[in-house]
Amino acid sequence: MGSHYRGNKEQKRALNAFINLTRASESMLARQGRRLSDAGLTVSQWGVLESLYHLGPLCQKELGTKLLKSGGNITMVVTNLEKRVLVRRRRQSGDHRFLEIQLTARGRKLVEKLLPRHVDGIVADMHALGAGELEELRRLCRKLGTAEDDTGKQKEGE
Amino acid sequence: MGSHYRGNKEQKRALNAFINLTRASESMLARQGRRLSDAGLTVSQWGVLESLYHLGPLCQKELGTKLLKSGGNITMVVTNLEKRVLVRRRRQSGDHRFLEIQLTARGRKLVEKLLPRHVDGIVADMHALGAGELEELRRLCRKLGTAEDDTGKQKEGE
DNA sequence: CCCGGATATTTTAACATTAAACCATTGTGG
DNA sequence: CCACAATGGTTTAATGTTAAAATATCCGGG
Repeated sequence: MGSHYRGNKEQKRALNAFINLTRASESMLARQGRRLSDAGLTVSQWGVLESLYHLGPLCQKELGTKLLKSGGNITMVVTNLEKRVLVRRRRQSGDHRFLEIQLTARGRKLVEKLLPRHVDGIVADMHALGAGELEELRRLCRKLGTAEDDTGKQKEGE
Repeated sequence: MGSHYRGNKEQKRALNAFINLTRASESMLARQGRRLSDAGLTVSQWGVLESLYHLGPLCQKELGTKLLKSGGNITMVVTNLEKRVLVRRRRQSGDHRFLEIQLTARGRKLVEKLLPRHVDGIVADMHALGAGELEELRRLCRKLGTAEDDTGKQKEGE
């Protein structure tokens, strides 16, 4: 009857690490969202604004790559930002397929206002870990992320 | 003095750790989603099914607490599972406010079919890390997760 | 020049997600 | 008993999210 799947030790280690990784990340993300909602922004919207602020104008394809989101999703988020006049879409003069997304003055102003408190919030959230632990966490997560990353699905059978 | 967020070493450490934590987690989640989609399930649906399988029938409130999701969300996910006859809603005889959500025979069968490959997938994804690294990752993530709210909801395996 | 393939964006359908308003039931204090 | 808060669930409005189909543009032969 309830013969549950019983793993060996290696499996348990992987599962426990996975569960705690997921929970930590979701917990962080939720806190970030709570802070941003005070400014009427979503996490996705902030991601776009911050990318444009740090990297300059980008096309939607580039934003999608940067934020690991689908094209259709970027269309949606940018549209919502455009409604609030925080970004602007401009057809590129050269290749007419691209749209250049750029911050408006208002968008730039908002980023500059929010960025310090955004950073402070993250620092506070990570405060439970010391300097060495932060670097170790980063190292481990990088190893995971770069293992065979990509949204592209290549060979599964290895 | 104003924007000191730019050059501070401690801030950079926290931000980098945060970014890599987020990316690793999202990358894992995406892979999990890709595997589940072969079975026509979403990650959320799988979360509900797995909880019910391991813990027995639960009310929606409990599912929400377990999965860190809002009540309205659970209503939606359970409704979609109910459409496919993988779970069943039953009014509790005692307190008529509660709905008891339970796996159907079909739901149980599906979980038992998918669980081994689900576990194997996660083990494979975490394979870039060795045993000691997995335990270190878990320790660091736990420290983060239990930093503040969260109301200690950890379960541990087995 | 015309065709077909590649690339960027949009649209659509389906599901996820939350907060807030709302409904139903239960339990309590007066 | 009755008003009313507390609790569980649903609904609604808004946003995200993806995959897949549809559009639009560019580019490289023939």
